Amino acid sequence: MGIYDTLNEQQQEAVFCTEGPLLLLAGAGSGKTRVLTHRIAYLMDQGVNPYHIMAITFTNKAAKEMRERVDDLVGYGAEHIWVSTFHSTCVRILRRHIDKLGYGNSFTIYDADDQKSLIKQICKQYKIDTKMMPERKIINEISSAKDEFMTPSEYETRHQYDFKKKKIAQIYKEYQRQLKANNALDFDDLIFKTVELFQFHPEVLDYYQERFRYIMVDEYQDTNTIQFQLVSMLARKYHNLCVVGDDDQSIYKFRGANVKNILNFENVFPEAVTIKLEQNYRSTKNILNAANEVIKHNKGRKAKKLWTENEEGDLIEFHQYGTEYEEARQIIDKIEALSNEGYDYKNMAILYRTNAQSRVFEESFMIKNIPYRIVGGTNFYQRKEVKDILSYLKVVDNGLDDLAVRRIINVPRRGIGAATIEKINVYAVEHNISFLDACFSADHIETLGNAKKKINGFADLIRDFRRKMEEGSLEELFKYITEETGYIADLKAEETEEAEGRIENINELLNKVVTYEQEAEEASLSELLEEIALVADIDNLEDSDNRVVLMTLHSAKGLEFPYVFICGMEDGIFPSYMTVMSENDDDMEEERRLCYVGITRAKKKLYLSAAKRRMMQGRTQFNKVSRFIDEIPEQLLQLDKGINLKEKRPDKALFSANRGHKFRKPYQAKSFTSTKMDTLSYSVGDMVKHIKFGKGKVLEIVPGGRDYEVTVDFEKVGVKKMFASFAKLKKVE
DNA sequence: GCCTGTCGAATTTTT
DNA sequence: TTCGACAGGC
Repeated sequence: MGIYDTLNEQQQEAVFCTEGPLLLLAGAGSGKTRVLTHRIAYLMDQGVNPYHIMAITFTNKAAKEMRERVDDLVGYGAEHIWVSTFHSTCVRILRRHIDKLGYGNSFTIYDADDQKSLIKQICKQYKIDTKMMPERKIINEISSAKDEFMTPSEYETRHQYDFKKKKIAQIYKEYQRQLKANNALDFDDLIFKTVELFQFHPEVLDYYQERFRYIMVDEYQDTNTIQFQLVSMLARKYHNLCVVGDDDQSIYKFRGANVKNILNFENVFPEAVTIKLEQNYRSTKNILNAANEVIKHNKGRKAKKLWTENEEGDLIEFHQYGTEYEEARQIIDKIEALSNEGYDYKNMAILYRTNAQSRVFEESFMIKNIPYRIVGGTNFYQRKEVKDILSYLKVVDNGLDDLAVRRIINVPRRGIGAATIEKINVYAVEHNISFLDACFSADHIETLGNAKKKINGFADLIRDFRRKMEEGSLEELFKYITEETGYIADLKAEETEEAEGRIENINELLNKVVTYEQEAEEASLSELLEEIALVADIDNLEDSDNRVVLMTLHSAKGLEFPYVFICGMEDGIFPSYMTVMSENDDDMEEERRLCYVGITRAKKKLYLSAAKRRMMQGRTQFNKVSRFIDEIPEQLLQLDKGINLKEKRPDKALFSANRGHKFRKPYQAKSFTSTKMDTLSYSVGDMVKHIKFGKGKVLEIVPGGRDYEVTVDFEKVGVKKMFASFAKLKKVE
């Protein structure tokens, strides 16, 4: 039996349709990744050199998975296929050719924070009141302009009669100027500049057209205008472009994703073949029906209806709890029960609308000692200490990056203040040199006075680091930086838990550097920084990790779990307050698609829940049950006794009854560092400290898999069993 | 130049 | 509730 026999008719059709443009409308759980991987295998069967195949995915995780699955299928040659995200693809191309656009090839990538500081700086410079025009708005506006492939001058021309937008045009122009001066690109630029490169340098485009003769784009509904521009340019020569998407799962409109790309596809490629995949292999009938019923309320969508041969399955549970704490507790109790029935934690996921909702769960997981993992939220790479150290690396790598230099010039404290920095800046601008070069020639800056010595000290430090980079490994450089700057020493001196956590984070960063260096074929500082800039939190989600996963509905796209809990099903939470208030019906449709995505993540059983009363922004709110619950037919739902969906007004009596309930403060999360403990710092008989349970004596340590199960007799709470990597026990004397 | 305290804003989603 | 920005005092 061949590998293609396991596919259904439509899937086969899609796999065998290799020549010419193909639009694959693939519903949730319809096996589109299978189709894509089999299609690649088939192409190779047909004698296509894997070198000519390109697949673009949404996340690095998806890219990695696709490569592995193709590898399993064909057994050889998969490493030659170009599988990556839009952003990584563009970086790879730009690293080779961006000098043609007047940038240096070792450009830096600016993340959202960098963007914000730069914009802020410019606003100050142009005396723009950020109360009238918040930085966020400006950044979004610029970002949308770039999504539409609009240069600053084009933007200006288009909005010349709009006062506010004319201002933004100015900022946009200056922003681009400074980015270039810093030899930096923001996320949008990565795509923008690549398209520009192709536009102005047809010979480069031609090279890549020849290279990528077969192109596949996953999650096509989430591509924006310029991304579509990019792939259509590449495919213009051979027309072998296969895009896979589902308009019902388009949830990134706010980021410029353009569902019209799906409709447009047939306009740009009139000979395009369209194939629909409507059989769902993932969920039970009940889950799928609920999803279909909800999404049916959207008007602007391509007609389709998913069906499945899977069993009916359990009804969908819906519970309305008193408070968000109760909600969390009940969900976790359920998880514990499932675990006791023998289901792995990794089979369960909790999904929510906003990251802030994860807090309450963290605490409950801590108390119950159940391993969990939160995806997203404050990213590891956004932490202050991590950004500081990374900035040192960035400065060593790209001295033109003024932002990075300014960030670290006085971190740790060197007595260099705002006044001095401004003087250096003036000198740099006057002489048209970078900020760092101005530091190097501090002796020539007359206005500096006593600060000269300090600046020279800093300049020497950077020179020293550069020397170190020339002669040693990245690991050595890293350690050298943290030592010579005194960064870690300063933290140690603080002697607080917080500082200790920061040191842990720095060590975690060091781990990543070491891992990178071991795995890279040819390790370089630029490549390391680039990898760091382009990872999403979701990329780090290991399937082997047996933990309950918590994440936003957005992050969950493309994933599946046997047991899914969607919490906060309340109007004002999900759909979000912004959407409920919005005049634009499209916003609610996008929110509904998000709901559809959430529901269709579940394979076996779906739990929905809401709270009658919830703390938000320090205030208690009473929310109605989400309108999306109403949209699910009651016969698909299993409701609590006494609940009446028709009468959804908050129950005041319950509020007073529960008042005075004391809840503990949420545990401050340091959860990102997934400590893979090779050795434990304590052994049987030692006294250890747990963040919540206090002191206790270690009774037993049982190695299991990649972790240890530790039994501790706590003074206050008695005997508890816990996972070592999770509990973060500290030895006490 | 650095530290501290107060005030205001924030919570929609992210490669 | 929590975080960050900013002002004012040392």
